[in-house]
This record gives sequence, structure tokens and C-alpha cells, in this order.
Amino acid sequence: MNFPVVPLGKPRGERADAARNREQLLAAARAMIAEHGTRKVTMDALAERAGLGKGTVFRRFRTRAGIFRALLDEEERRFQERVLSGPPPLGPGADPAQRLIAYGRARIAFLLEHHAIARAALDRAQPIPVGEVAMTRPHIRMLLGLSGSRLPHPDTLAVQLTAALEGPLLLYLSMDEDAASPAMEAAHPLAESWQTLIERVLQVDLPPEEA
Amino acid sequence: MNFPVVPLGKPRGERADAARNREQLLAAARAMIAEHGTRKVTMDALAERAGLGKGTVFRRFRTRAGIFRALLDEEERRFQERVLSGPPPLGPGADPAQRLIAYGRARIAFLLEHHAIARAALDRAQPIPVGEVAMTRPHIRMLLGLSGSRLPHPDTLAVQLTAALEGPLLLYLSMDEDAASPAMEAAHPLAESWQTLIERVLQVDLPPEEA
DNA sequence: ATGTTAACCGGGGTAAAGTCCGTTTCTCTG
DNA sequence: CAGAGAAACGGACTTTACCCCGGTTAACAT
Repeated sequence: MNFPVVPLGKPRGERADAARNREQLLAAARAMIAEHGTRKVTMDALAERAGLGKGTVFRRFRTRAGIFRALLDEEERRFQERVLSGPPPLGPGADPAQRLIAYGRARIAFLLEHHAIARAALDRAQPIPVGEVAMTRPHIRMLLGLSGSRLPHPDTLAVQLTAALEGPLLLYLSMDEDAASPAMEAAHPLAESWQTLIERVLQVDLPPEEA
Repeated sequence: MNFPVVPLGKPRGERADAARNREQLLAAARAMIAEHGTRKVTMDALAERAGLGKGTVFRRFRTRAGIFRALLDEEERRFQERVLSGPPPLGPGADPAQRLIAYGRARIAFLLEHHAIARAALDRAQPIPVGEVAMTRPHIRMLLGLSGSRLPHPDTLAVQLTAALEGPLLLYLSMDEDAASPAMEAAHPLAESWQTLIERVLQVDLPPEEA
């Protein structure tokens, strides 16, 4: 009697065909976005392009926003790695204030780069499942805690700082579709302003040390 | 050769029937929201309830979100009046820091009260037309200017503070549909936290003077 | 190998947003 | 008051997100 593969632990592994199809769908979505922007990524078109049925697309991603969330998740994982184990000041090692500032800069760049996808990943039906696609709030929360600054409601403040960082790019800034050079112009003041915000909230005063 | 109608001046006043119908539509929408929540306000149902055709609904409001924007605009106007000409510290008269804090408190209460409509007014197709439905950003911008605090990028900072104030309620907090008592619980720390934010950004320190 | 089962596949079906265009209604002028 | 022109109306039409269900297939145990 030989032991079966993976006796338990996971309820069940993803089936091989399913995995293959998911890759095909994500690849097709990426291609369609590159060609025509997010607007043209319809469920029918995506299914046809990937050579699959419509039902399959919905089983994999639940909703249209889900596709973009999945796409974003990949990038997000890379980003998260840089934050969790990359070099300081983004990664561990620097002091909390500097890490917050560095995080803000990096996050703004990230959101700018994936702006179209990030917006399409929003689903007005449900609020953003904080901490799933977004690591921002818990990370900010942690750094606030490490900072040693006495803050009355750090959890709530973390929510508000998260909104201050991501909201402008998700909600308020226009920048529709093109946004190549105007993006860079918008990024700079946002990052500067974020630094000011952090310095004042943590009551530190770092000299402007740019790269 | 006689001159055509309305040489110039106004493009044209709104036609009487149009005005009447708009009122009917808004009233119907309000009733439907009160009865079944925003989810059940569909364009077809709204048209039927108001005794009008669907085309009419779309001409008036362009999009589904437009209905809720219109609804919100009315409340917003009332709110705006309190801010622009009401008693201090919300209205003019108090010092900028206190007004910012008061504005935040009032705004949080406002968004809490109209949470469902505000969320339904979001349109992921277009970003928020800043300054149209929302007076928040310009108001914050003005008060930052009046505060005398030297801030590097006040315009951008105003955007971020706006997001910090409105984002949590629009984007991140769940609170779906019911939110009567949990709402009040959520409101308090948000307001406290907003006060901290402002105090630190403006580098003032107001003693906790509660009502 | 092979039976069992749970997950997957596909495509046709529904509901709701948004568009079009022929028809009706208003309003202004003479 | 009559008539012209502009604006508003209405509802059928199109598009698209999302559901459903019968048939199929991969994974596992024996």
C-alpha cells in the first residue's frame, strides 16, 4: 500500500486544466488591455479570445472586477515582496518614518503604473476588501505602531492615511487612459505631499534626502 | 427678415414639462430608496414608477450614477450653506484649524447619513468630478491657505486630505445598508482621528474641547 | 485499469444600462 | 391664435455583466 499524493491539508488542489485555462485567460486579458484598454475587455470577448466558454470566465473570476483584481494581484505580490524583504528604506531596516515615506513613494508609482487596471478592479457593489488586494492599510498600521509616536486612534488613522495615499489615484485624479507624461507630473507633488503628511503626523523632520 | 427666437443671453430656460418630470423622477427615486434601498433603483423601474419613458430618465441624468448625484446635490447644497454661512466653527469666524476639524466632523456625519446614496453616486467610468458634487477639496484648500502654516504643496495636500476624509466612507469601510448603530460607532474614531491629522499637519495643539 | 465523484466546460438565457430615432409637446414670434 | 422650430418624450433595440444546467473530464482510491 503506497501513500496517495497529498493525503489532506488542502481541500483539493487546482486541477491542471483549470490552471492552464486561468493562465490563458490572464494572458488574453493582458493582451486585450495592451491593445485597446480596459474598456474593451468584455467577458464575451475575453472568453472568445482565450478560446474558452463564457461560463468558465465567470467561474474563475466571479465578476468582471475579479479579472482585474487577479491581474493586479500578480503585480501586487511582486510589490509586496519588495516591501517585505527588499532593501531599505522600502524594506525593513530603516526607521518607521522613512519607511512610511518610502512606501508612499513606491505605492504612488505602483498605482500610477497600474492605474487603469486598479480602477477597473474597483467594484462599487462591494467595498474594497481591505487587506486582500491591498496590503497598504496593515502596513501603514504596523509602521505607525513601530514609530513610537503616541497616536490616539492608530487603526482609524491608518485607514485615513491609506485613503490619502490611494484615494487620489483611485477616486479623484482624472488622467484617463493615456497618462504617460502627465502621470509623471502628477506623481511628484503627490509624493512630496505624502512626505509632508507623514513628517507632520509623526512629528519628525527629515531633511529632503532624494535619490 | 425677422430674428429667430432668443437672440442670445440665456441659451434657453428649462422647459416646464422637463422641470416637472425631473421632480417626479427625483421623488420617485427617493421613495424607492426609502422602500428598498439603492440596489433596487433600476432605470426601468424608476421610469415606470414616475410614469415616464426610459429615454427621459437617461436624458435627464445621463447615467444611473447621475440620479444619485442629483439626489446628493440637493443635500449637498444644504450642507454647503451651513459651511459657507452658518455659525462657527463650521461656518466662518473660527480659526482655520478649528474650522477644518469642524468641517471634518460635519462631513463624516453627512457621509454617514447619506452613505448609500454617496456610494451609488460613484461612477467608476469617470472619476469624481471634483468640486461639482464635492465642495470638500476646495474648502480644505482654502482653510489650509488661511491657516498660515507653511505647507509645501497645499493643492496636492488638499487632495490627499480630501481622500483621507471621504475615502474611508466611500471606499474602505463596509457598513452595508443597515448601519444604524454601528455607524455611530464608526463615526467617532474617524472624527477623532481626523482631528489628530489636522492638528499635526497644521502643528497646532487644541485641547480636546468637546460639546 | 477503472469506477466514482467532484470540478470543469460551454453556450444559451436573463436583467439592467445605455442608445436611437420617430413622435409629441412646449414656447416663442408675429 | 397659428405655426415653426427646438427641445423633450417614449419605447424598441443593443450591449454586457452575470446565471444556469446538462454534459464532460480530471483526480483519486481500489
